[in-house]
Amino acid sequence: MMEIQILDDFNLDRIADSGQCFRWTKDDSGGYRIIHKDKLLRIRSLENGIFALSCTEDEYLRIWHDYFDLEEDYRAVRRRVKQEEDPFLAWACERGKGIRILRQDPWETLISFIISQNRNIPAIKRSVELLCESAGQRREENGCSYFLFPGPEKILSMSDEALAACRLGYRCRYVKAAAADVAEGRLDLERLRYASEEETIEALTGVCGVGIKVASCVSLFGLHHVDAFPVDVWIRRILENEYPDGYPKEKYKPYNGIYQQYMFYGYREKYGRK
DNA sequence: TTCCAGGTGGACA
DNA sequence: TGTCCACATGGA
Repeated sequence: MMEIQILDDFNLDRIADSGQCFRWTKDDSGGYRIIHKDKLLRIRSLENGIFALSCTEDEYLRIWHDYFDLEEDYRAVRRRVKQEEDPFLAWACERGKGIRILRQDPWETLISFIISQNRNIPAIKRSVELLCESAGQRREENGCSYFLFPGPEKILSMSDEALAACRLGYRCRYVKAAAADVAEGRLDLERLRYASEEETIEALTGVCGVGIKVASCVSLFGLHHVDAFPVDVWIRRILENEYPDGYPKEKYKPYNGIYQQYMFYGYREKYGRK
């Protein structure tokens, strides 16, 4: 166990509820259990921006500091939005204050967002967890077991029945297609970290079952291209209702993805799920 | 029970 | 190029 103080925006509940991560589980203490690559972290908010983490300082510095994107100044990103110029976005920033764009594993993000299409968030979490339990490596920690996210070869080796049992529905063949493209080298996710947005979207939409929306989510949440701007049903509503004359994307470069996340969270909080 | 969900591929005009 | 529809499942 260690404690750290985080002075910038950082709200666990809001990140967990922001629709970018599907393997955060709330525990009895009000904290979260997070699985990222081959690590499990328990994290809990104390007071005055202090957080308790179940890892060593070394692991925190090597893994979690980066995962939580703690080098980025999210307050400064929020402050670029002026209430008088864009009252809706200013409202959304305030509402979603504390959200950060996690630096998640691109492969896991790709499969998770393929699974996400045309489903609500609880159903996505359920399928992702079933997939991990079915095909992921089992780990033990303090008598508590958890499963890693399965790699492309492992998913490729799963039977159709086993995949279907993860309740993927018609997305089974998309998940297999993505696994094949990565395993056989047609899609190099690591290379895309440094690719242009145009090239990234083109490469990702080359996978059967990946359209512009899923590709944008992978770009934003898996490759950390923070200007990527996924448009789902919620963002479409926002653009129609709040920006009938057009959304000023140019103005908000290079942080469109972060603002998109504030808007998604705020609108969904206000008009969606109870 | 009904509607809808962090959509996409494919058919058709 | 644009529009329409099926798709599989479960949460609310």
